[in-house]
Amino acid sequence: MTPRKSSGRDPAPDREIASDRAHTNDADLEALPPGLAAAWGVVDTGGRRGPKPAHSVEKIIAVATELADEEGIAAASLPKVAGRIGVTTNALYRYVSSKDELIVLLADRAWGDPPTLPDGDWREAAALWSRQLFERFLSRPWLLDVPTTVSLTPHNAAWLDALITVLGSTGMEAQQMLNCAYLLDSHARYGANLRRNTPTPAALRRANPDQQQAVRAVRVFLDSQLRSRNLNAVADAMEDPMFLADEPPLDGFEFGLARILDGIEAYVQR
Amino acid sequence: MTPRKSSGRDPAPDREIASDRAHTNDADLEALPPGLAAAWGVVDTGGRRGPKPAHSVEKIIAVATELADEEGIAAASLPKVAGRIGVTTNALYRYVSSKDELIVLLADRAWGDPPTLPDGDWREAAALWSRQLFERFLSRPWLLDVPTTVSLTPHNAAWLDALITVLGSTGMEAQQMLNCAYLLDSHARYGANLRRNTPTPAALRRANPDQQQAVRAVRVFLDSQLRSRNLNAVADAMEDPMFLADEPPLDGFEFGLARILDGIEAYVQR
DNA sequence: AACAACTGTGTAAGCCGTCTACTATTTCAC
DNA sequence: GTGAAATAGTAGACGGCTTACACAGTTGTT
Repeated sequence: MTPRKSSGRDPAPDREIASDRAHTNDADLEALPPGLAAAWGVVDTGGRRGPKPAHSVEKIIAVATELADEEGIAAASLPKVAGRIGVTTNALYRYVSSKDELIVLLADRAWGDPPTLPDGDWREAAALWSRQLFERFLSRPWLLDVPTTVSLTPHNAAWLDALITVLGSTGMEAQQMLNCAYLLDSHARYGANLRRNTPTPAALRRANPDQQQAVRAVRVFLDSQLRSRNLNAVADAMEDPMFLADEPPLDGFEFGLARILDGIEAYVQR
Repeated sequence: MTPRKSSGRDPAPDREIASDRAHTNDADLEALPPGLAAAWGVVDTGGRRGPKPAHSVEKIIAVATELADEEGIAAASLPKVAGRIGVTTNALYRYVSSKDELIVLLADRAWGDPPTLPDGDWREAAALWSRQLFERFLSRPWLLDVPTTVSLTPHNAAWLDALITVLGSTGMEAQQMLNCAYLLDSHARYGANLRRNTPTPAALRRANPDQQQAVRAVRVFLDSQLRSRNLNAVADAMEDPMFLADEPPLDGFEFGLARILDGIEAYVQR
């Protein structure tokens, strides 16, 4: 939506003009990790001269999301995005300052809005929050492949805010609430990753034959290797008949979530 | 240590010769994700004709580890590794079949051997296990950047086996023990990632001035952005004086670990 | 001992990715 | 209208992964 910095042609001495902003001083803005300022919508709109942009950052992000949904995060490359939009690769640099920034924006958009949580029971609310996050990671698996170096982006922060607001009723201190949030976030993320790598038999049946064959091959291979190295505890655990059931009676995610919530509850009650 | 497949020159009709192996049949081996077979040491050594290899897979992994330790996972590129060893890039393909395989081997080596766990108290042992893993992630931060697509590699599996063996005394079923292991693994991984992104003030003081400035800039920026969007719960939590203390009295990792272990303990005792 | 088969390495090149000049063109401000 | 500023295109540098080919060195066999 907003064009970026001034063209590379001029010596760019106009930074001072925009520096009388209310936000923070520009020196600090430059030190921010790539994409953070853009994600929060803090970019200099610049003078409105020249031709109108034919496209927008939103459009670019939408196209990149399409590509990521279809073929994974690696498909959201600048040439592919540009090609689908119908411009040359470097034209994207008028809207986005780097690939890293695009990825940050992409990830923030994928988080979407947090669910509205019920007021009364913090435990119920926290469970809902984590489950919804889990589902989101399942529906956008490529989100798990985005390196989590940049800490907080708007949607991200909105999720966190929703949970912490609810956790306020527990009487925990701020630091503890944040730690609990990280616990639940981490668990949702990891559970989704696990599900992606080792799908349930039911999910496998919906997959293509090649994938089915691949998963079976890995299972057989690992079993033989584990046993030949006397790692029998793992091998036995993975041969557990429950794993071979269509839908495991107790999903890994739900099991862990219950443990975490139990642990938090015990802590809250001293 | 072992050269790979036969040269690209010949039509390579000698696959059948090696197929009378005890492991698994070759058709399955081909379907494995890249690097899995190599990580477990299952590769065809091929006929021992031709010149002796001047180097080894171990050497390549060692050099790649050096580079990753120095400048992150991105520095462990084939040209850089080859350059440090003193060969051309493509010579590495005699030892490793792809970049992905190298990464898998690299990650497996970085896990190293699991700690020896005390026998008596499963809770003590599990805590030790998770803390050791946490420390390992801290000392090799680039390990967090390795995509966790391939499930189990030898060192990886050895860690898992050590924990599950100890958890056997809880009387849990196999599936539950695996879920607990994933819980503890996930927590160590996420905690290390968090520590890397938001270092403690004490750690910050040991960093270079640029890094200090960057962290401060992010903090100021985020606070203003969060408040201007009424995400006050998060903003308040991050302004908690405990965060500004040199060493937080209760580290995020230790807090979460205690909750998880409490939750497991409650489950074990029905 | 000599040949053939096989293997490791170098050279060269293809493809894809990010990113930076530079140019032409369009649009707005004065 | 004239000039300044912004957009998009052209061209290209640079680095990454990967393959094809030629050459040289080593081993097994005759």
